[in-house]
Amino acid sequence: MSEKIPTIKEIAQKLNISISTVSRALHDHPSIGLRTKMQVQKLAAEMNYEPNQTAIQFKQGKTFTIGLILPNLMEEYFSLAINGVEQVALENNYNVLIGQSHDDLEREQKILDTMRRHRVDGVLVSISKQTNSIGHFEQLEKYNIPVVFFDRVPNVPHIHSVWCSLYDSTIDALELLFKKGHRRVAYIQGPLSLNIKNERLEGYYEAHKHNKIPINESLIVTTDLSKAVTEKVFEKLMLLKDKPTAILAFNDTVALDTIQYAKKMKLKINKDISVVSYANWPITSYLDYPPIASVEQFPNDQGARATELLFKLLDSKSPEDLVAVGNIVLKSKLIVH
Amino acid sequence: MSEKIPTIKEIAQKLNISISTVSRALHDHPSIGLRTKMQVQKLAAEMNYEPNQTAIQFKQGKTFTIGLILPNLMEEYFSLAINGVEQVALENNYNVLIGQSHDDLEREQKILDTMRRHRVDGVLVSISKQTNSIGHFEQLEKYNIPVVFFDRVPNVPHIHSVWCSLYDSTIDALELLFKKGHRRVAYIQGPLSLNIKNERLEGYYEAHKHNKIPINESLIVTTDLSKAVTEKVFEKLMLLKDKPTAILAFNDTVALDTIQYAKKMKLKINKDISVVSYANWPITSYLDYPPIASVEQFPNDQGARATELLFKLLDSKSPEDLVAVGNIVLKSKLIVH
DNA sequence: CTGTTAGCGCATTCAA
DNA sequence: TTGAATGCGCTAACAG
Repeated sequence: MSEKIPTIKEIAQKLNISISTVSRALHDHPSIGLRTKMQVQKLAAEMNYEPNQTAIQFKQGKTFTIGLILPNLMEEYFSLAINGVEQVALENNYNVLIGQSHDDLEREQKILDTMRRHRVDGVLVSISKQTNSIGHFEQLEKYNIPVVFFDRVPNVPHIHSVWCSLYDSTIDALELLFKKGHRRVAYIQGPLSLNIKNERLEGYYEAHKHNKIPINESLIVTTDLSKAVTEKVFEKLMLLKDKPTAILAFNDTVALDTIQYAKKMKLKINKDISVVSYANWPITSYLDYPPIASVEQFPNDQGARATELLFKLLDSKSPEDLVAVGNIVLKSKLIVH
Repeated sequence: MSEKIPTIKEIAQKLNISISTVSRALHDHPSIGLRTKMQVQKLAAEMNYEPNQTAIQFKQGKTFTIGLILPNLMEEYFSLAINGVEQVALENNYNVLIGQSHDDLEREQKILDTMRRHRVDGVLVSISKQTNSIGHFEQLEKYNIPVVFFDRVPNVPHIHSVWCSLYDSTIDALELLFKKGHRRVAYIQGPLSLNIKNERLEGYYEAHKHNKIPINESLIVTTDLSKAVTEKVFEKLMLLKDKPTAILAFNDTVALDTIQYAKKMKLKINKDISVVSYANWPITSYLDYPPIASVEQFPNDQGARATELLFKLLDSKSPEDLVAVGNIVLKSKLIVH
């Protein structure tokens, strides 16, 4: 049933030539006679010859595979990012090994181990919520495996990264709310990982300052992104004497949980409370009351750019020019629904 | 900066023993003296020795990698399936290579080619909408690469498959609607791929028959799952003289598009029109008017079972016992919201 | 233009 | 209990 897989050796034997000639002919090496080349290529096609990748990987010390580590695939956001990565990888004839950290540091490390053992040529990663040190990634560089961080980027020097700036869009979002008359805008922020730049908060402050609206620190609360905690902090917000009329939500997960809970509390969305958010998930278009605006972070682009950067790193032999291409910052955009 | 990666050869040299002894010691081979074994393992640990997977892959003719081909990752349904696959793969120390067909046959074939060249040990696949022949998969078996179909399974003999039966749940869904008084239930079916069993339709017929409710063929319409077509066929349904009071939607995508459009047409959901569906996406819990019920197909389980089946195939040397384990059918469950 | 040879890291067979 | 030798399939340096 299962046929024997042909090798260049057999091609060589059938043609009574040497295996190196076959190898070169198949690679269109200039120093091979046209006649021989044709012969070899014809026979190879007939025999359904296909080079044994594992042999090539072994010989070249390259696997033509990149590892992609994401917090999870359930969030539409990361699924979109994968598309960008896959696209660029495919163009370069690379495969993509995917692993989900599920926002668990230990798991992130384990995935990284598997990938290292698999000798992936490079790694793309959007770090987990728990990741508070990047030692495990730095170790990879020792093995000559470059790492590019994207989207969720640790806030440390000397790394390669691609991320999307949120500062301007955050200001846009708040301006939008202020223009609609809101004066008390709460910010439900995500987990305070020391490793990620906090542009949302910076934008939040700046917008208030610029519009001369005083900051009320009790309007800034924190969730771990779980539904339960989001509901709890939202409830606390609404019990304030000066309760907010609008919410800036860390992302669409938080926004959806907030809106759902607000409805349960019989609040009128867009009347008692308005919500703006980050991520701009396509799925929110199906909601009756989606966030009135959401910051688009172009995950597809981020994935693609990050992958391109990784390939640049793989191509360049000299470590010097690597520093130059290090960091790419994309612009986000406020989408009003 | 980048350290040299140690090999068994170097361990052997430092210890003045042969590489085969080292190899055996690292594998806990019984014929190695305890003393030697300890020495070797100690030094290996100190040197941070790690076997070169690419060499092992080459030597063993195995890559310890399985390929997973899905229509797309955007559907929560498939993301969930991945979790099951990843879980089982990790337990077996296998890696997962993921590819999205984007419901495009050509792309499905291309991905398969890449995976074959990469010499994956086995393939898991949920076929694309367009896939009307499985020649490209059968070809894989020639290379001794087993294929397990799951969820979207072609309706042909002699394959290995894991899928979720929808017949009973479809009947449950219709019984639910009938019990609520509906007598004209439309069925918006998906693309009529000849390759997938049509249990939804069979259940639709049977439920009507059992309840002695006549079938009106004009209530059975077809969408290609695109929003535009779904809207078109729904509109046509609602223009019927005997228009339906309920919809059985092919899946949650169709259900959401239908509900959204119905609202645009000023129809009252759950009054003018009720919807039941398949897939039971978690995200629908955020909707104000989700389908009143949805058939849960346990994608996570399906992925896990399919992967287990694949490993069984990989383990078994004799082709005979492969036939026995061939097909697994799971039960679906109607979840009422 | 083509052939010979070595070697990538490892598991394994054969010999001691 | 250990060592020597072989080969997996391919590329590339070297030799003609």
